[in-house]
Amino acid sequence: MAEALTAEHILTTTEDVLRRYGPAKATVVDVARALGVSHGSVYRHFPTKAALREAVTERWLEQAHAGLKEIAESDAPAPEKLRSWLQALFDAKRKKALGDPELFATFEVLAKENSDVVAEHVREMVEQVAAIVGDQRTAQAVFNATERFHNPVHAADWVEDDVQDKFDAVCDLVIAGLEAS
Amino acid sequence: MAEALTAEHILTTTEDVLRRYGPAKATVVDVARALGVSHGSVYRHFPTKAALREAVTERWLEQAHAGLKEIAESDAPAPEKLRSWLQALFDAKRKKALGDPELFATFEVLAKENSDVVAEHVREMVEQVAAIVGDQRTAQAVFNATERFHNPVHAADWVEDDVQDKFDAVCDLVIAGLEAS
DNA sequence: CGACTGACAGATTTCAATATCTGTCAGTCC
DNA sequence: GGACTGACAGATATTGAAATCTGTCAGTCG
Repeated sequence: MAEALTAEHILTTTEDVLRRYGPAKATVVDVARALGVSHGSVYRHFPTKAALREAVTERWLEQAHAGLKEIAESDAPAPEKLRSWLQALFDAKRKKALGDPELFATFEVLAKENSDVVAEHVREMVEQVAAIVGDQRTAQAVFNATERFHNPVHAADWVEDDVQDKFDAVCDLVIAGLEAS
Repeated sequence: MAEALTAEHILTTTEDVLRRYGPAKATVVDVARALGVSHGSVYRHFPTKAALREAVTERWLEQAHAGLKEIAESDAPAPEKLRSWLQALFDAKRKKALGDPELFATFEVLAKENSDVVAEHVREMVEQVAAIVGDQRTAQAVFNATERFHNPVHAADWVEDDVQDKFDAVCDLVIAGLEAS
């Protein structure tokens, strides 16, 4: 570790440690050890363990949903655009949940710990839907109606072999509802 | 306890014990003690502790959703009927969750333990929706779209003072979608 | 001076012993 | 005979002492 110790560097290492030890056992001392510094140094960059984990949560959410904004801002017709935005969100979540279940479980714990960070992120997601459907209340309704396909608490259901069809059915219903109004 | 020991009697007492001690600490010995019999007697009626708790779960689900069937079988027009069925389901759940949060938490634990019982119950609920909307796939979609307002994992959100409005928004969207098809 | 260390107090977690519980069954009692 | 008991083996939970962790800060080092 000849490099200067940066917040960025600590975050990356914390992710590694979380991946390796899991959310229950990963300690600040572990992170410091992995960085080759004393744990006091970590506390110069993050005031508490909770703040460190919160920062990790923010980063994860950010990169997990990269690419959605582009879809929301593309100029396809609203119904198709909404469908592909929702599908992209579902695909991203599902891929994470099924690809590395242990890491996903770790993320779930962090997400529960930092529900305010998650809430803010959800707010941004709904904002993107509002940009597609044009109306805040409807956007919230669309987001809520598809909760089963993006909220991690339902991840266990995403292995069913007919999830995609269930997703399509809800999408069909929601989009039909939008076009009716 | 001059009365004969019946399965029914054991179930009622088990509910009491669960209410008093919570799901983690309630034991078969506690139930037997409350009944004034030895725990061996309880095992004459239920093969395992798990079976006993499963039976309690079934009873709870049953009585929690009493009255829904009547709405599903009434002869109001489909859209209103669907709305009042969904509203009745939401009201029942919300009342339980807010009225006695501790008991509801106990129920949540039992529900997780006995997910197959819950799954069967959900199947019946979807059946009732299908009787209203006429089609299985759509019924499933309606049920999934309103998940946020009946699945206990979302109970924490039911205290928000705008839940009812969020519920109405989803209902509006879903019902508009139904009428469009 | 400012990045970093390491020893420290109090809080939290781990671990192993002890106690309790689950499920069985031979035996009691009406 | 059939409902019930209570002692038992193995599994699970509780407890309290010891180990580790969190967060602080006076002090080192370049």
